[in-house]
Amino acid sequence: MKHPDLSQQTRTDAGLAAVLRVAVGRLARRLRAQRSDTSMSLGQSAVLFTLARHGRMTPGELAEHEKVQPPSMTRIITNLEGRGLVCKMRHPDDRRQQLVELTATGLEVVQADQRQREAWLAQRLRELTAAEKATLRKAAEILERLSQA
Amino acid sequence: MKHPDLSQQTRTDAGLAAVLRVAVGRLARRLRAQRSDTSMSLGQSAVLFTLARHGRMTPGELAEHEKVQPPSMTRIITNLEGRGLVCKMRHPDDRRQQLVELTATGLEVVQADQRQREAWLAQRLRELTAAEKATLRKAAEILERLSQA
DNA sequence: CGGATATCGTTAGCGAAAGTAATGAGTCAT
DNA sequence: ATGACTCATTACTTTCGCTAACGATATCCG
Repeated sequence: MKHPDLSQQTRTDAGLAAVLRVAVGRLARRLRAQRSDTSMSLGQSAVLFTLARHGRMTPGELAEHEKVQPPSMTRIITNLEGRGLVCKMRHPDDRRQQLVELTATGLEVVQADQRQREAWLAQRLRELTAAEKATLRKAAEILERLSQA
Repeated sequence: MKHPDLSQQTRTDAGLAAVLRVAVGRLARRLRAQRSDTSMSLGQSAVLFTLARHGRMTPGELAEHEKVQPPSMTRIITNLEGRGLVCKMRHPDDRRQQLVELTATGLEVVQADQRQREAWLAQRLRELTAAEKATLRKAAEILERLSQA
């Protein structure tokens, strides 16, 4: 198996898993290296994105959703709060918990992200065929589900 | 746009880019967190995987392929060499260059990876429909191409 | 030829980001 | 009401990427 064909590899679940893991890791590194706006990390903008989609969430929920440990999420939130992109409030029923919500500024930043931050990836996408983009659309949804499973 | 539909998001290239970026980042974190064998990082096993697919490569080629800078690849190779998974030899024609190749042990490790290290992801894949897996197969190839672009 | 320039890998040093362990505040059950 | 549990945070460590600078080799050109 010195130079196996990629399509051979992906015929088994294990082979597909191997290829997918490498591809996802490599693209993640590439995306990190590629971002033009160095002011925000991938994790930070992912949190803004999630908040825009789901509304108020507790730090713990965010940590679980983004697959990081709570201290990492604390750090991300602290940073975002320092920029005025999110705000925290006490949970009405349980005062141990906090609720994190986008500020108006944060919402603007998310929307600006939608237009600008994905520039590199969006450009690459533009070079794909409609069928390939359709594949990625479906794949994105499946990948979301995988990381939650 | 407080709780926008995912399918809405992905209708534009920018929206798809946003969703894809978040999904890829999250799955990468999940995969890192999930690895049962803590002895090797994602990057390290990706290099073994690449060497298994392509045979001998120079550090520079590996760095470019994995989308890291040469010094990072030097570190990965040094670590793998320390475990006896790869070996280096002088390039026959250009003595500035090195050639990195899997050892027999390294090949075994790659094959064990194929069977074991992807266990978590492979299990998740098993829960998908054949159509979904077909989508991921195609997507994996596209993602590979994206990270090379 | 022979010296300037370019290339390849490595070393050194730094910074970003994630993890673990320990702490403090708040809740809940007995 | 006290003891166990949960949530968030703080403190510390580890991992992993980068840039800059260096030594060895190769290539180009006068």
